[in-house]
This record gives sequence, C-alpha cells and structure tokens, in this order.
Amino acid sequence: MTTRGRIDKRHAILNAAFTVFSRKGYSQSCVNEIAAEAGVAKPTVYNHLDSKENLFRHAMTAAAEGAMARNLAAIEGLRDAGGELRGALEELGLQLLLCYANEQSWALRRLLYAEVTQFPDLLDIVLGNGTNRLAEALADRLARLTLTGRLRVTDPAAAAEQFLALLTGPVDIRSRLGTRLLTEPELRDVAGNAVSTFLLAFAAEDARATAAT
Amino acid sequence: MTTRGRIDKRHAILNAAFTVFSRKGYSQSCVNEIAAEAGVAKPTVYNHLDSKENLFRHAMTAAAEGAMARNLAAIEGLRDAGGELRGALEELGLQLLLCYANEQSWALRRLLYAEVTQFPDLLDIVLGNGTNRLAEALADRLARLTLTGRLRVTDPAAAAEQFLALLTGPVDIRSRLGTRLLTEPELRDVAGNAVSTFLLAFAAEDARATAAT
DNA sequence: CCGGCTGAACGCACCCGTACAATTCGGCGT
DNA sequence: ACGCCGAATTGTACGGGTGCGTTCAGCCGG
Repeated sequence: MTTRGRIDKRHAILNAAFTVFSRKGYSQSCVNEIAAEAGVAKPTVYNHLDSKENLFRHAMTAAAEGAMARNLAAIEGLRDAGGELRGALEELGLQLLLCYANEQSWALRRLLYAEVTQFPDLLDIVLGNGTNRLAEALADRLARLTLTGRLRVTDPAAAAEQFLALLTGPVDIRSRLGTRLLTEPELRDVAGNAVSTFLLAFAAEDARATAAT
Repeated sequence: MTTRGRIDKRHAILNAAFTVFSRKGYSQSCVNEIAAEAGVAKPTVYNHLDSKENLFRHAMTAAAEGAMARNLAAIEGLRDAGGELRGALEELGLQLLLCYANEQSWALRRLLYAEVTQFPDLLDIVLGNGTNRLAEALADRLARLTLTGRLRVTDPAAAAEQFLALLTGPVDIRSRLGTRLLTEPELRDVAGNAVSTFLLAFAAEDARATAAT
C-alpha cells in the first residue's frame, strides 16, 4: 500500500478530512467538501480510503497519534527534573496544557466524545491502547520523584490521575469546552494553581507557605 | 401512559427526543424515530416543536435543568456539615458522582461536546447561565467552611474548581468517557481519593495520616 | 360539532459510493 | 536531455437511499 509513485495526496486528504470533520462533525460533513478542502477530486478520496467511515477512523488516528506524541514528549521533559521541583512541575503543567488547549486537540476530543458510541474503538486509539497512556507515563515519573525523596505519594497512578485532572478540569470550564481559546498567561495560572495544591498534598517536606496569588 | 392531556405529550416527545438523540447523536437521529419512541405521530411532533433544531434545544434544556437541580441539591446537602468534615465531603463527592456518572448525564455531556460548535448557546444552558453554577455554589459552601475554621482556602472559587476536577477527571478516564458505567464502590473510591488530596491541601489543622489505601 | 391526533404519502433536497471517458503526471529506457 | 507508456487523477453524472417538513383526509373524545 501507500503508492509512492505520486505525491502523497493521502496526507492532504487526511488533513483536510480532520479539518472538515472538526468543523461540522462526522455525519454533517460530506466527502465532497473534504475532497474540495484537500484540492482533490472525490474519486481520488475513495481511491485512497475505501469509505467515509475509514476516512474518519484514519483521520482521527493520525491526529490522535500526533497529540499523544506531543504530550508524551512534554512528560518526558520532566525526566531531568532540575533543582527546583515546583518550577519543573509548573513547566510540565504548562506544556501539557499548551497541548491540551490547542484548537486541534479540542476538535479531537469533541469528535471523540461525539462518536464514541458509534466508534468505540476510537477510545483505545486516542487515549493510548489500554488505559490512559499519559497517566501511566506521568505515574512513572512521579514514582521516580518519590524514590528520590522529592515527593511523598503512596499511589503513583492515582496521583498522576489527579495531577492531570487538576490541569484539565479547570481548563475545560474556563475555556467553555474549547469554544474560547485561553491565552498562555491563563494557562500558566491554571498550571500554577494545580501545582500548588498538588504540592500541598504530595510534597515530601514542604514549602507550603508559597501558595498561589 | 396514553393521552392524558396535551402537556403529557409534550413531555413524552421531549423525553423520547433526548433518548433517541443520546443513542444516535443529533444528525443521525430522525424525527420519525423520535415520534415512534414517544408513541406519537410525526405531525404531532411538528405541532408542538417547530423544527428538529428546536426539538434538540428543548430536549437538551429539559435534561440539563434536571441534572443541574440534582447536583445543586447534593451541594446544598453540605449546608449542615455534621461533626465529621471528611465524612461530609466524601458523601458530597459520592452524591455528585452519582449524578455525574449517570447514564443520562453522560449522554447530555456527549451531546453537548458534539454539538457545542453548532449550538453555542447550549453552553449557558447546561453549565448554568454565566459561568459554572456548580462551582459557584460549591465555592459558597467552601467559603463558609473556611470562615468557621474547618478549612483553609484562600480562593474559594479555585478550590471549588479543583474539588470538582478531582472528582470528575478520574471518572472520565476510568469510565472511558461513559462507555463503561462505574459501580458505586468505584465511585466511592474516586470520591475518597479526591477528598483525601483535597484535605491534604486545604484542611485547617490536619488528620493527614489517614490517606487512601 | 370542533380541535387535536393519526397514518400515509409527497416534494424536495442531500449525500454516499461508483462508473466512465478524458487528461495529466511520474518514471524509465535510450 | 527527451519522449513515451501506464498509472493515477479529474470532472461529471448517475443510482440508491434517506430524511425533513408538509399536506390531507379520516378519527376520536368532549
């Protein structure tokens, strides 16, 4: 597959499909519009991807893999936690929120929520096969920080779950489910609040005096 | 359940509309099926509600108002916080999650996420006009608990935001966006975890020894 | 007798997936 | 560097299906 004989129109088609799907939803989007957005004729779309359903699935997987890669990279950035723990966590939170509050990520989650009943397999693709890959990766890092005495968490998985919840929950509301894009200072504020309460709960010794403004 | 006045048919139509919409999504649902589900002829539907769009809006508002009322009642139950603060917060968390993880609430949020770009006004209706009414009501109660010396929160709004995030975030993941219904013990576990870290961060004095399992 | 309800059908529009002939583009031998 | 071949692409049109919103005659209860 992937006929290399010609320019990779498949990529253009998948990108166009995702943008159109994110504008109008799955069933409201028509293949004609996707073809137009990709600058391609409709039969070409069916030449590369068999059906609208497959088109949707592949467009979602492509977008999901990109978003997951960026998120994992942000978490991996915590590996070399420099001197200051709070600063490192705040930076991690900001990076995660920059991925999370992205226009494309909002569209991805909206489409996932909308079609999760019709396409249940999308869950494994978007969240990362099995349970949530982000939480697992973050749990690994929190466990390391606990072993080195920087944190005091008894259940790394639960702590990771809650760290992510403290980040995404407030953003969901403040951003009005993605209809209002947040500025970087707003994201930094949310990340700071999240790290503050996370450290109040899980810091090893404590610098509890330095709460948020 | 047969005709007992016109007002009953309107309720039946709205209920049927919400169940069908939650099964198939907005654009995949056809008015015929809604009419059949309500035990009503299609012209009757258009006699009560002008268009499919209006039908969707009214069905969503009805479901949203019901869910919001139950949530606010749960928060109001915190007004007379008995002797034990942790027990009261855990009970509140469980009640909120019983509302949140309900099948109907999942359907409501899925439809909201799916159609928020096409029907932006649904946001004010579902979240409660203006900003989040739940967070505001909970912030009021947290402020009271701070004044009476049971908690130590500097920003009640942010604390309420985070308490709700600690509840709903883990449930979103564990429930796989509502495709897997959680049992009450599971919800109790999530609520216990949320209250534990919340108290670790915001308890006035502290009973920090009693963390989760 | 009257107003709401019913069942069925209709016009209109939309869209998926495919067929077909004409056309363009990339690769290759020389 | 050049020109040809075959494959990929294009535009258009069609068949099948579906659904919205409406119309209309008949029905039932008060």
